[in-house]
Amino acid sequence: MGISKPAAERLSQLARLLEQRDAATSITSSELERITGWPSHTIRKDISALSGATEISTTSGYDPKRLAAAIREALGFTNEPTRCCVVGLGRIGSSFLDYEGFAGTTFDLCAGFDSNVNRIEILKANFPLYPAFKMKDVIPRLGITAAILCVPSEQAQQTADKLIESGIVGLVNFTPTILSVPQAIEVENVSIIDALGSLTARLAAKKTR
Amino acid sequence: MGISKPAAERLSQLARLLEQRDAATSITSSELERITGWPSHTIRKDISALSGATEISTTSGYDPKRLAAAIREALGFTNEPTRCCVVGLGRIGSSFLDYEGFAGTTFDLCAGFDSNVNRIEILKANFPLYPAFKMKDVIPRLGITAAILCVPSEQAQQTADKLIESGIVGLVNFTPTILSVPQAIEVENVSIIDALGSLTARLAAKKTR
DNA sequence: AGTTGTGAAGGTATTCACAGCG
DNA sequence: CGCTGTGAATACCTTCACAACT
Repeated sequence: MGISKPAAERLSQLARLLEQRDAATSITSSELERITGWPSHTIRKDISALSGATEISTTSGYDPKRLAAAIREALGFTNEPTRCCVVGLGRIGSSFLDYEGFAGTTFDLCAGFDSNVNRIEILKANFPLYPAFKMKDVIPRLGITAAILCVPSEQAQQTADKLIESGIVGLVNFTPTILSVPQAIEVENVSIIDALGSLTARLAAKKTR
Repeated sequence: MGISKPAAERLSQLARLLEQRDAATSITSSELERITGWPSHTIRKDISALSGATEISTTSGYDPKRLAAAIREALGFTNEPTRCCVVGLGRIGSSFLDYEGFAGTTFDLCAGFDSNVNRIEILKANFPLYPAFKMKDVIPRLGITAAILCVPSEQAQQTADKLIESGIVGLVNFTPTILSVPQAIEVENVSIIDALGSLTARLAAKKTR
């Protein structure tokens, strides 16, 4: 039995939360409810779906470390790391160059691209930066399968097309452009406007309740 | 009857997409299916839930402009604009200072905060930037209700607490920290790791299908 | 023809309620 | 007892199939 999409999202956040905690003291589902706002039975149900894990719960709650590990495994985070690149090194794109959040994940940010050669020379990173025209070379050679798209809105679609030609199968889209891609490709849109939108929608819904 | 959360997310993206199109030529639900990947009947069902709008469809599809307007209205985007601030003006935070994407939305980014006074003086924006200790003053005075949180991870929770004390009811959280907030407050997490996570989860699910 | 719009059916996710365990 | 774990019930969302309209 698989894990449902909403459950996977909750579990992923849960794992992050657990790793931020003191590993020694166990935590109950009701405490997690207080912290996350999700009902405790939903949390327990989500966790019960990971049923391969041993020793994650005691009589007084869950062991944060073991639970986090079990979640990571169930979500496939222990497999071969996914190699990623960031495309477009403007303000948003370049902010990933020194982002520490990738540590301990199975995502390996290992290349950056920008059409402006100047930028590439100025910026520093722990991995190589390339001019945009080298995408078709570099992406297959490094086995990169996912891209973080941070180019200006006008170039979003054409850049996505090139990335897909180069072998990218997953796109995290930071531009406001809605991308049109083949069936086999997956896109995850990250938009501040959408985030604010669903935020205010939920706040509005809360009022009428 | 209200609009479901998943439907609201689709509609919000749909509105963005429609506004990027030629306003003169109408578009059918099947074309939208090709572009977005969502089944045409889901799109039609979503649209039918907005049933207050007039003249949004003809015999050969929808009028992009009218449909976008109807969606915006149904999602509550025509009401009083929501005033927002950005907190933490590092790489990510400062990238919002000149972000054009707010134009035409009901979100009004009207203040920035940072604990580093130097940064405030160096950075330029179309709205005022304040030192962090002025939050309690400025936020109520400008009627700001939502905040975009871009501070370093270690300061996320304490900054969120201060924002809530100052009257913020909605938080878009760009830090990897899971925030603990009162019932009345809404948080929307925006995390590159979560985005990559659900992306790869979907790609993995696709393979086994 | 080709399109939207929608009641009804089907499938998923959440909630409940309680069994089972330490 | 308080906690987790889970079958059963409920609520929700999506899909289907077809009516209605141009």
